[in-house]
Amino acid sequence: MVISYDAKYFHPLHTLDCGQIFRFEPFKEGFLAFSGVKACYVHSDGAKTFVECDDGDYFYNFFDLARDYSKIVEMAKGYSIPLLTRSAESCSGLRLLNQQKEEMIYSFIISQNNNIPRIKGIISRICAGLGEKREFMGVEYYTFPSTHALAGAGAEFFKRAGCGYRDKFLDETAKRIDKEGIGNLEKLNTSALKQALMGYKGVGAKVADCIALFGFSKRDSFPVDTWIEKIYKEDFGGALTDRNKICDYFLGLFGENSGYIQQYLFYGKRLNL
DNA sequence: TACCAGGACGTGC
DNA sequence: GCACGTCATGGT
Repeated sequence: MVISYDAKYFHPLHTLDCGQIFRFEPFKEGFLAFSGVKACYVHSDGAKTFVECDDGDYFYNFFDLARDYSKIVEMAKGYSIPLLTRSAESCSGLRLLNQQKEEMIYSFIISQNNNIPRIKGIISRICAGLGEKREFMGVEYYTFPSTHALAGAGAEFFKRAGCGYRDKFLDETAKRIDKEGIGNLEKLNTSALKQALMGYKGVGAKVADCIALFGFSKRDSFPVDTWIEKIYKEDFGGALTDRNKICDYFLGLFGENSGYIQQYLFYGKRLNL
């Protein structure tokens, strides 16, 4: 099936390239995007953006299409913060994704002290090694591995995939989730969820915020990484150095809209807007 | 060569 | 509780 949507508020590149997802690749006029075991083809003609897939309900939710981003953009511009206004205007088609919880946990453990191209390569190799081979629109791809498969792989597998010192974190966390499941994480409010996530090996404050934001749709999260630190100093004139306090500062400023604002700022800064 | 990348852990105080 | 050194890897 094919979903059609106003391109002004759904820009494939901005949505996929802003750092929230690590599994996508150029394809024809747009991109193939992968989530869990599923795949879709997303492309735009400038007026409309199209999503072609086998599971419309899944990707309607995945791309957050029930939400009116014209309001999000106006909300962001309402703060009259130069970088934020430039970002919201230039990236009005950036949408926050609703992704798979466990995929986000493992992906963002890999992301710590790492760069995005390398993160994508590592995740790609892990999928190729432990995922299930499938085909979509004539292209072969691998699903994201189940926790059970990850738990049985052993730390050596992650080491060979290029994870570096994070190999033991992945191994330990996968084994724990394989044993316990993540049902206990459901129904928690954002701060309780963050604390619970930080109980997994390899998950600190920033990684927990990313998992909550992209995996659990907790938009009142504000991940603080090196780029946000730079933005805090250069664009907000801040003097704090503790990342937890910087996080609290932004949460106080943007509240329930923190996640959207954070992505505009992060991506806008990376694009040097 | 030293520094950076969507940081977190373990130790010592 | 807080500061600090350390942790692989690949790119500049």
